[in-house]
Amino acid sequence: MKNVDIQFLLRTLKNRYPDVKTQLVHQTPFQLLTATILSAQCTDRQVNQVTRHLFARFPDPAVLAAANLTDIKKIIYSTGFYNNKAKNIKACAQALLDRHDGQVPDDLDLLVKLPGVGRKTANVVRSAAFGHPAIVVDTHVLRISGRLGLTRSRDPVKVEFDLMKIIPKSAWSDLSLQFIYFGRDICDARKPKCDQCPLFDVCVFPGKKNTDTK
DNA sequence: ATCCCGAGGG
DNA sequence: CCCTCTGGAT
Repeated sequence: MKNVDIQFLLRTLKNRYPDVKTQLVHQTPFQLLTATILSAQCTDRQVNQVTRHLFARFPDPAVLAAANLTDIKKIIYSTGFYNNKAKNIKACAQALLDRHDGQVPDDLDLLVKLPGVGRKTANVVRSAAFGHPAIVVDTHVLRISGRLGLTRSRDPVKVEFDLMKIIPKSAWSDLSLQFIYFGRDICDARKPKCDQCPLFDVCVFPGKKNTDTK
C-alpha cells in the first residue's frame, strides 16, 4: 500500500510495548475462547471480573453446555449483550462437544463455524491459545491500519489480508496487540494524541493534528 | 456523549 | 450494506 517504513513501525511499537499478551484471564483454550466471546464491546477488566465466577462454576465445555441459561445470563450480565452472549457461549460449548470432542480446534474455518465466534475471536484464539501467527482485526487495528496508510480498505477481512502481505509473519500476533494498546492510549478514535505519537512522522492520516510551527 | 480486543441477522 | 444487541467507565 503506502510506503510506511514497516521496520520502523515494528521497532517503534516493540519498543513501546515490549511483551504483549492477552489480558483475558484463562487456564484453557476453551476459557480463552469463552472470555473472548464475552469481550465484545467490553473491557478486559470487566470480562475477567465475570469469568472469575463463570469458570469457577462452569470450567469446561461439558459443564457450561449443561448450565442453565438464566444462570449464565446473571453471571455475565455486566459484560453487556448478555442475552446473545449467554446463548452463544452455551451453544458454543455444546458445539465443541458435538463436533470436536470437547476440544477447541485451532483451524480458522472450524473456529468461525462455532456459535458466537467471528473472525476476530477466532484469530485471538489461534494466536493466544495455540501460538499460531494471526492478524487480529478489531476496531483498533482497523482504524490504525487506515490512518497509517497500511490499507485502503474498511473491510476487516481485506485489511487482514493487506496486513499479512506487508507484515512479516513472525510479527503478526504481537502487532495486533500492540496496535490495540497503541489505539487505547495514543491513537484513539475521537481525539488521537498526535502530539505524543511516536509514529507521527510516518502517519498519513489526513486528520492528524499538526504540531509543526510552520 | 462516546467508547470498550463483535457477531448475527435482514 | 445496514441494524440490533447492552452494561460500565470516562
